[in-house]
Amino acid sequence: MKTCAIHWFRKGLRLHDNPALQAACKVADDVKPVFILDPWFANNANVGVNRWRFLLQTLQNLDENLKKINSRLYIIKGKPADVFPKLFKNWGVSHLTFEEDIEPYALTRDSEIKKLADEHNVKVTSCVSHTLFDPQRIISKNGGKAPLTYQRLQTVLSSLGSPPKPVDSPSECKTKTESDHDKKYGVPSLEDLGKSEKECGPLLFPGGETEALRRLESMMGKKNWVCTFEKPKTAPNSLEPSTTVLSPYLKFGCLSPRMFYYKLQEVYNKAKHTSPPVSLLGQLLWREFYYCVAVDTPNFDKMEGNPVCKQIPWDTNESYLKAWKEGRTGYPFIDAVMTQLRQEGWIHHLARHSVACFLTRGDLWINWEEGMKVFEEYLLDADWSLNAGNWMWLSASAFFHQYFRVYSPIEFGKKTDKDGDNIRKYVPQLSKYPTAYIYEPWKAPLKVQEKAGCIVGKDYPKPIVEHDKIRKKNIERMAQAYNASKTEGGGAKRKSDSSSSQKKKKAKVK
DNA sequence: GGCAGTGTTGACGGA
DNA sequence: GTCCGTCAACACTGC
Repeated sequence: MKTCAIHWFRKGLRLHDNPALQAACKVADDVKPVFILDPWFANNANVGVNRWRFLLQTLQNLDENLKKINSRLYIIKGKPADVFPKLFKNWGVSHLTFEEDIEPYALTRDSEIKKLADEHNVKVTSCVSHTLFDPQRIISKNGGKAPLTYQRLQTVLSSLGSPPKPVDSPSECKTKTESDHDKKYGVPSLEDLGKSEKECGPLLFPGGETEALRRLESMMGKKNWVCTFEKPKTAPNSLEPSTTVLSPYLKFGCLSPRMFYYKLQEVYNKAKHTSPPVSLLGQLLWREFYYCVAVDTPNFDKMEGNPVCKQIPWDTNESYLKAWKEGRTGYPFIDAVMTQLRQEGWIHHLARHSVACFLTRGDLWINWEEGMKVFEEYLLDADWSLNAGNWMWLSASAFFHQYFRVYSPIEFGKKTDKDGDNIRKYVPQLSKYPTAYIYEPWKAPLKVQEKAGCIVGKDYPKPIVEHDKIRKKNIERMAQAYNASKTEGGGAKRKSDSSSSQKKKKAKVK
């Protein structure tokens, strides 16, 4: 009897290390690789045009790679809950496979689909392949709760041994296609989704598994660079990226984290190398860290009702938020980073630190959730767990608590870009400014401003806040918020850690 | 159980 | 130019 299996692509947009796809290929003699595209999503999701382009390129590449193993990708328009019952019936489906996804909306969606599959006598197989380990396994090994520090995660991981080895790409994936496949199931263009190529920035990081593997090989080829890599020492504002830029590929699953892990081990095995948390492996473990906390924490992407998140009385200030988002704060370093983000969809990790600190506890005192939403829209690598987790880190709302360490929007960038070349590129109004004033154009004498062809207050904004003053004020506000969370018992605080810390702080309050 | 030490990536002012 | 103390946190580990 012939069997038909659907492999449902969501993330995990690759053939290599895709255990769920492999399972489908093994069990069925007609495998339908499906990606469901909800047209509603194109207009309503918080996804910028650069990330749409990345996704469509990735799907195009996936289809091409599937062709090489006698298969095709089926793009189906609709909502999963509407689409699947029809597919189950029309194709006579007996098996459904997919990669597990821990994001809350995905968990809800998947449990609904599992129920539908059950009703249609379709057997469901799901596999963990988006992270090195199954986050639930780490959590149970840690006594049923997620590790809340990196160190703790490392301790738990050391008891788990190496992550599973990546599985091979299927050598064949038999799919019975129809002659009008392209018309019915082809990958849409940006224009089909109501977007335009013209809105996109320069194509610096094309989507797709093929490009992901090429990029991985090229990075791993720089053996000395890999072995000496220390994240804090890489430059946030170099004109060429100082890190791997593999994050967009990991986000969509064009690249398997386990593939990355084992390629890294091959390089490490032959030489002395740096270690987590600063090494390249360390970066992969940070990803694992945030996935674990995210899956174990209710309301992880919100301040309220989030047990790991400090409750801080942020201000609402639409005009500050808009100025930050659009790169009009009057601080050239901040504005350059935000412009690069909007135009290109990728900025260095430390650049993210700088602008996140500026928006929240450093200068503008705006809730980290607002910044998270802006990153979610523009970043090619926008990843729910990592995005929320890093915003809490930077705003000293969770994981990191030394709120008196405030990034300077003037001094920080100078360390790695003395001449302000990055500013000259992304804030071209300032390109003719003398180096002495490039980070603080408002300090330039009027004559210098005129000569550079850019008057501050007219052609480029004055600083929206005075950093030196606001920084001190905000540190005080943070101290107050921290104090309040102690005396109130932290509101949504975890039960387990309230007893010991409670006593100490009572003594300290007065 | 209590206490001391420690942790991915700051800035500033004075010696 | 470099080094060092200040600003004054929390969660977890190890003794």
